[in-house]
Amino acid sequence: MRRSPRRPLILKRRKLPFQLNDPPANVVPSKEPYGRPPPTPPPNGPFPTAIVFPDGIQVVSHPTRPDTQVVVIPKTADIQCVIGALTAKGKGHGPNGPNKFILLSGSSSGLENDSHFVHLSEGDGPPPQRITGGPPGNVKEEGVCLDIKPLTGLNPFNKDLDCSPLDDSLTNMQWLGRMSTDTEKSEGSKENYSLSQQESQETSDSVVVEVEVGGEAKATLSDRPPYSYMAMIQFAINSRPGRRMTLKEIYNWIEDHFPFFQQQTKPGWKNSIRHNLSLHDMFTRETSPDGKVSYWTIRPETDRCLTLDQVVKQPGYEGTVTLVPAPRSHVPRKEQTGMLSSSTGSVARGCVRRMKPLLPRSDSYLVPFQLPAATTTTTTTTTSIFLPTSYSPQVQLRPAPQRTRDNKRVRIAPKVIRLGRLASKNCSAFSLFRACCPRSLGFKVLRSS
Amino acid sequence: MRRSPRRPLILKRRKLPFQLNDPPANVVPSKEPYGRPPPTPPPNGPFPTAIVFPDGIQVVSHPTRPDTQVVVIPKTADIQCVIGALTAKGKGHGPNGPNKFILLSGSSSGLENDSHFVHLSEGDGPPPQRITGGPPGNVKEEGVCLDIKPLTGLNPFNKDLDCSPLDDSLTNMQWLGRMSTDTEKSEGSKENYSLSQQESQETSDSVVVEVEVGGEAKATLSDRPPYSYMAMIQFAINSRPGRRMTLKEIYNWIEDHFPFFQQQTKPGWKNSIRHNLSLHDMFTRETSPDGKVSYWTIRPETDRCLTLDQVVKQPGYEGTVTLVPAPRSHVPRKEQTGMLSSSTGSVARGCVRRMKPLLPRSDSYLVPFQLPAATTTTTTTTTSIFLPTSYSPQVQLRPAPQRTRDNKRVRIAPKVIRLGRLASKNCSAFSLFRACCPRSLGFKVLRSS
DNA sequence: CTAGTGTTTATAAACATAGGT
DNA sequence: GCACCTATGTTTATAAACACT
Ligand SMILES: [Mg+2]
Ligand SMILES: [Mg+2]
Repeated sequence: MRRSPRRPLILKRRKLPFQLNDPPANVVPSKEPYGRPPPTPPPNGPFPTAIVFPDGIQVVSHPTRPDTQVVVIPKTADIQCVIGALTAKGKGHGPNGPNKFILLSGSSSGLENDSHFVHLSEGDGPPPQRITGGPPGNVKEEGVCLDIKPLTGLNPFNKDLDCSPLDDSLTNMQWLGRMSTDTEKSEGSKENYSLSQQESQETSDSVVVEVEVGGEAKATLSDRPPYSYMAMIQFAINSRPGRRMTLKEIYNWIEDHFPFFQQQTKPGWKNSIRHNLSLHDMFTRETSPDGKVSYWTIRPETDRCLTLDQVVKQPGYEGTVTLVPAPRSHVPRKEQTGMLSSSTGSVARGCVRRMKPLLPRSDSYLVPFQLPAATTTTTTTTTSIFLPTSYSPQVQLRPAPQRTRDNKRVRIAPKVIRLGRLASKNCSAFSLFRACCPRSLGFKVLRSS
Repeated sequence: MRRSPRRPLILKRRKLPFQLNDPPANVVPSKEPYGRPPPTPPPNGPFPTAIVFPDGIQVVSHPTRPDTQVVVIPKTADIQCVIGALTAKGKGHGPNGPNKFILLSGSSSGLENDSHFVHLSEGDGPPPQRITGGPPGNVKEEGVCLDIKPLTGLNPFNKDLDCSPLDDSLTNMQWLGRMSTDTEKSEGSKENYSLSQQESQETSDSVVVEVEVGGEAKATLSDRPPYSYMAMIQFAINSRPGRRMTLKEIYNWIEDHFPFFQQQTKPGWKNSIRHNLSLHDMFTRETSPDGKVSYWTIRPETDRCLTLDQVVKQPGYEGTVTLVPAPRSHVPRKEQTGMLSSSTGSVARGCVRRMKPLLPRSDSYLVPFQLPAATTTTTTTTTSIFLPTSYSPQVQLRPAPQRTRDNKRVRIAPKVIRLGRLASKNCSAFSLFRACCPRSLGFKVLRSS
């Protein structure tokens, strides 16, 4: 384990109590008459003064979207049960009822103001909104926005999208204390994803429960980053104020921030970069007015404003896949199934290629989202629902604009999953869980054994 | 070279004189005062009574689309010059003028009624229309529908699309005399893409000029078909009346029609089939009402109604890429560039894989399209333009509905190419040429040497 | 537990364009 | 002008990881 000689300044975290809205009178934020009590929060929480959520799930209507509800889940809850219950809930509401849920992990030991969202949109859903002007605080919550229903049409949600993920002048703190958003004047703070075990534990309470944050911090400068090419390209492009980059700049940004690629002798990764740029519709090429330069941009409708410093990175991401290089023999496939290790044959076929880490699935990476931001002037009728972990189906709720206690409008970018992904057969609890907590970020499932 | 023991019946071709519409009085369909006269048509044309087009390019307005013109090009014309001229022409018309062109290759020796189109839509363009009810005749023309302009929006063109490529009861003749459209009752006429040299020459006059039809007929039953997986899946699905197939049915259809895949020991090609089904948006999965069966379908907006029997297949498609298996050494890339052969290393890396043929680019396969079909009752103001091969920019034309001499509405599915493909830098004549005549169909460029 | 099915990413490669030597 | 090379861009093939049924 190494430390970067140029570690960015770690700013002190602010403690901001998290409160979605004033609890309605008819909802008792206390212990449920049924259901298992939440396990005792770990005593090492860094925020001893945080407000502890009751054992249950709070469901509030989305401020702007009638079909969406925001669900706050205590970290002690069984997220798979919750997702299963919400799925049934969405179906039970019929075709016109709320069928989209944004999951926020409530804190069991500490409570913070801001929230992390996993925004899973893959280009066919409404875009995320990051409120501009609001100083980003420390992020301590995760959530998922999940669309249980088939996508019927595209919401013209982000006509004037401005997620402005570049806020260079702000002290935009990363979850783990790194800062990597580029500015034109930035002296190229390199990303080193080496973390000590202590650092890992220090932040482990911020992870959604029911997952085990990857174990040892083995990542070094030369380890392959746990991000897909698509993600890294987004990081690169979104690090620039103009949100555009030439191919060469993308190369350089990735090499600068992930030294793994500097060490590659074969230029295959650049081929892959180009391949990804062409393949994915989210990347489009624009030509300068004089036609001399080509810039790669992200289609605004699909831009989740991913930046590296906003992404939760887990140390020890090479612990989930055993990299024992079992030289791939030429036995038929049948004999190869059932191998314990998901080795990807880094020495296979005599090539020096693909010391493959976790395959990041989809582009489900964590994206920060701040609940309080951007004041507006609409009414503040808030409906809050209390849903026990064991799920009681008698929930009553109607769309209503939601405000935080700061009277700031919540703008949430919901996930819209294509019908093919979540329709009936595909809408399993584990799928949703994995969308929330991808392997690429180190989340492991604790088997019941 | 082998012949299929079960060769489909070759029906006799009908001679139907081809005439786009009644020539307007102000347009003289005769020799131009300028431009090179057409070369003498070959005397072996199968249609001696056919009308010979004058030396020039006829441009008529599209019957339904103001921005589209239909261009008939004699086979003796230089298609690259024509495309270049049309490109400039489309740009010269400004943003509101006609900027889409459907290229029809006129016959220099024979003249037929029907036309083949290359429909190049990749999912973002209007869909093709194949008129139902009209008995398909023999196809002898090829064309391309090209969109020079950026795609601004999707035309709701095929709300009730019915290209019905299944017309089993009709004597749907294939260009080369094969018939492979499946019916429920069809006894599984296998596709053998072995053709004698004579057969090849017999049909070679139907190919767009300026290309050399692949030479010897070497393809055997065990050769890999020159179609991409995406194309073959379309062939399969479109062969069924319901336009849907289970995965297993797709496997079987492909194995039945391309025995190459029967002989594969490794199931990698099935992986690729599934990969293509998932990857391409044009394929979507539908579930039966009881939720038991999954059917793969083609999104109607993207269905070009490709069927195998409508596709022009060239013999000897293995002649364009030298398959000399140069065992790939591990020299750095620099040393490998400049190799003469585009060998793909069929023995490389010790695997028995990828005796790769031509890589079919895009999904630019020939699709038949019949000009006369489906009567309607609109006015018949026809504007016809005569454009010499050398291109005179003083063309005057306005959108006007177009009819054939049968007073049947022409419904043409134009190609809409994304901006990224044809904008400025990418809009080269050769690109358009290749879109018209893909390598996968055996078209070779005759160098000027 | 397995096989078939479905989704997504990685990697290599073929081939075209544009620009430089 | 042409031959050749490099960087860039597009598309397909193939293998694989991993989830669901
Ligand atoms: Mg792209
Ligand atoms: Mg698909």
